Amino acid sequence: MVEDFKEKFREFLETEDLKFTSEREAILEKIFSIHYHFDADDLVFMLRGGKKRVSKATVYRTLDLLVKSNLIIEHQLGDKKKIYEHVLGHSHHDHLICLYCSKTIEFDEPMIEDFQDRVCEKLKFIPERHSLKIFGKCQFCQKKSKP
Amino acid sequence: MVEDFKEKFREFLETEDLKFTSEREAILEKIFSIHYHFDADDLVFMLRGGKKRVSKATVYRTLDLLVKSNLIIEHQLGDKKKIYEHVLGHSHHDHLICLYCSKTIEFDEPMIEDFQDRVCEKLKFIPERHSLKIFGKCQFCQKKSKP
DNA sequence: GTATCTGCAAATTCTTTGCAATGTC
DNA sequence: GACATTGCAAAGAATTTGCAGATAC
Repeated sequence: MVEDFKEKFREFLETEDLKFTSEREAILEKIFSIHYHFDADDLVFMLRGGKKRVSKATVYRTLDLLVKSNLIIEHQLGDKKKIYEHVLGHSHHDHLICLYCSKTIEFDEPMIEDFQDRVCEKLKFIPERHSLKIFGKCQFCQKKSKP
Repeated sequence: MVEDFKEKFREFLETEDLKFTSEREAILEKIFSIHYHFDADDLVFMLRGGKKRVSKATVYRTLDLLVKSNLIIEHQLGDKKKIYEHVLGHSHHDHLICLYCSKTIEFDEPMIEDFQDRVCEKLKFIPERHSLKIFGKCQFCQKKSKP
C-alpha cells in the first residue's frame, strides 16, 4: 500500500530529474503512517528516533515535493502553520474549526462541487480546487459553556 | 458615513476600557478610504505622509481591535500575510484566487449559507462564519495560455 | 493622576536559503 | 564522477512583545 505511493514518488522524482534519497523515503513512510493531519514540526519530531535522522530543512524541502507530486495536500488552517495530510483513502473534504478549542473536524459534502462549478461558470473561472473552512463552536465547547 | 464607523469604534473601545487615540482614528479613517483589501504593510505605507505618523506595531495592534469590533474582516488568502477589508457596503463574500497571476475575485453566493447550516446541523456544530476559497485559472490567464 | 498607548528595537514563529560535505544514479 | 541533496546555521518574512516615555480621560 505505502509501496504504491513510494513508487509514485519515485516516478515523480524521475520525471523531474531528482533523486530518491533515504531521507525522502523515511519522510514518505512516516507520513503514510500518520492518519491525521500534521505540520512540519510534528513530522520532524516524529522522525526522531526513526531509522533515519532527518533535518528540519529537508523536511520542508520534501514536503514541497510531495505537494507537487500530489501525494499530500497542504492546508492553511490556522494563522501561521501550514498543515498537511496524505491522500491515501481520503477523498476531498473540508474542515470545521472550533474557535474555542481549535479542534478541527473533517467533513465531506459532495454538493460543494456543484456549487463551485456553478459559481465559476458564472464568472468564467476554471476551478482546480477549493478550501472551505467553517469556524464556530464544536459540540464539546457547547457543552462546556452551558451552565 | 465614516463618522458612523468612528462612533462605533469609539463605543467598542469604551466598553473595553480602551482609549480613542489619534493614531487609532487615523488608521480607521485610512481604512475606510480604501475600497479593496489590504495588508498591514500596505496600511503602514499609506499612512506615511498622512496627518499622523503611525508605527507598524500600532497598526498591527489596531487591526486586531478593529477585527474584534467587527468593523473590518480578516482573511488568510495567500500563504503568509493576512489581508483585511472594511465592512462598509460589503456583504459577506468569498474569493476566487487565480493560481497563475494571484489575482483575487470576490463573489457573493447566498446559497452557501444554507449549505453551511446543513452541514453544521448534521455535525452538531454551531457555525459563526466561514471562508471559501476557490483556486483556479482566471479569465485573463485562460486567454494568455491559449495559442 | 493613573492606566492605557505609542514607538522602538528586539524577540518570536514558521519557513527558506547559502554553502561545504555527502550521497545517488 | 557529476550533480542533486543534506545539515547546519544564518537569513527572511510577518507578526508580537517588553519597556520607557507620551497621552487620553
